[in-house]
Amino acid sequence: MSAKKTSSAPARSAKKAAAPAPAASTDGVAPTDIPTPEAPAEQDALPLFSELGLSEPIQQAIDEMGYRHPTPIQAQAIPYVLMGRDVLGVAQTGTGKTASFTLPMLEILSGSRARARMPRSLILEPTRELALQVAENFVNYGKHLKLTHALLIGGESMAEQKEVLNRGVDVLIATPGRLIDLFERGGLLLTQTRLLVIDEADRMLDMGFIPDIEKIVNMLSPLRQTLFFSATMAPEIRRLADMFLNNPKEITVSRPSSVASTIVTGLAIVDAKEKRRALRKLLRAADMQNAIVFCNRKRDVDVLCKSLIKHGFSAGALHGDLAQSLRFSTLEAFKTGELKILVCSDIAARGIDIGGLSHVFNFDVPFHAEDYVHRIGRTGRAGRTGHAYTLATPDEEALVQAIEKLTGKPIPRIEIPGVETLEWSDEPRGNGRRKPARKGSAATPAPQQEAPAAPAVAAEDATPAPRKPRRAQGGTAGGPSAAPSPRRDSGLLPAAPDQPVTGFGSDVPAFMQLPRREKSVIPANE
DNA sequence: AAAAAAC
Repeated sequence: MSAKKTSSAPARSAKKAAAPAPAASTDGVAPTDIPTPEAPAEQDALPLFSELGLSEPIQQAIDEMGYRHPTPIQAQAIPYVLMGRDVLGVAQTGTGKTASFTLPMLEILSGSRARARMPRSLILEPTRELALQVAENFVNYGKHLKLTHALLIGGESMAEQKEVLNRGVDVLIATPGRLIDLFERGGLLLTQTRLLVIDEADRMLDMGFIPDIEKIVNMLSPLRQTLFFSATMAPEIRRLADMFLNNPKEITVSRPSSVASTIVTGLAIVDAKEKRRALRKLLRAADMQNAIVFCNRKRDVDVLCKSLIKHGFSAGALHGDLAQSLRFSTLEAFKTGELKILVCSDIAARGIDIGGLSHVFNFDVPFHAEDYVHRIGRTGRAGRTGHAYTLATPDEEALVQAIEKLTGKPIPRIEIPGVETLEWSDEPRGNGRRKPARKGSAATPAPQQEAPAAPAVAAEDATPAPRKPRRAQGGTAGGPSAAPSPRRDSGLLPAAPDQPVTGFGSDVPAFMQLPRREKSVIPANE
């Protein structure tokens, strides 16, 4: 293609030897957007990156990262982007979406240089973490090019960002709030921005960003190329696409609200007060590399994270109330494996791409069924088996039903050894009583999927804990009732030595025997 | 109901 220096061997600055080793996701840096470097047998049939029309420096970076075959969205989108067409991509993260725009953007931009305060391209992301992830993508694939990029996000010094902009950037990666702020202060000109990416449009919509996006789009020249990505194509999204795009090439690579078949799921109904203990059992039982634990509330993220740390787990918290520097450093520590468990709000439910994530736990049933799909979609990537287990309380039947309706399949019920399994309460909500709990919940006795009832141990009929009257918690035990203040950590169950998880001794579920690196995730504490 | 995003 165009004339670029075929950098002989520029700083392989990456911390890891940039060897051709295909170690895709152990890398942690999450360019895992591009799955499966080497497909064993049938790879002849697959397209190659080298056929996509990317020039040498970019191809070299791809090679060095060990990727040979583009994913479907990459194979389909890249040629059109290079042609200058608008693209409407319906794809979720994990399908290789990010690289499907970063790679051709690098190609297009590599022809010329940036001018002061006039970014040549703009990428809009709904969260700061996603913005960072895209920036990493540019670092990885652009390492043999001399292009510059800047991250324009809230929570960090504006002075610094301004300075970078003043020097001129090729790629500006931004969250809407800060971008508009800076624009209104006159620190930014978008008149020369001819390439616009609107990523995660459905999420932008959910988050109420659309007016901001419209405002931003109006700052740009109509003579621009626009790439628009969304995980779903609801009518509202379609309307937006019609508004922003010009004769787009439409590419769809995944159906919305589908649960990847590589994810083994399970759900346990337990008392609210037992959740932390139940989670610990699951964390210890599972032979996992790393896990994300989702909570519905920021406050609960903090409480749970502290609790886990207190119990000897390697855990960190992530939600929007934490300082930006902490957010990034926690995420980085998790990606590098320094932290094994990331406890977070829905900030990380979508888009965040962490290579080789083995487990997702829903400490709370998400309020919206689609969020369930997004959350558990963090695992089971790139053809690898992932595990997603959910803890529900007896009054959450409706939420679970909504999920099962959306995904079209029931979540197999599991039991957790040593933790009492309850049933759905008849009462709509929070109203005391429940059906007399029976063991071996009739709810969904026979897992209809291939043995997903992994951590369940049917034999565990000896569930010790005598049934306590649920909801008796009102006064004591730090009941969730009042307590708006961060609940004291001592609300934890006394560190009564959890009984060793039984049931894995003689009957180890098949998925746990899959080859994984043998480091044990969790300090076998206590 | 909750979460995210600007100062």
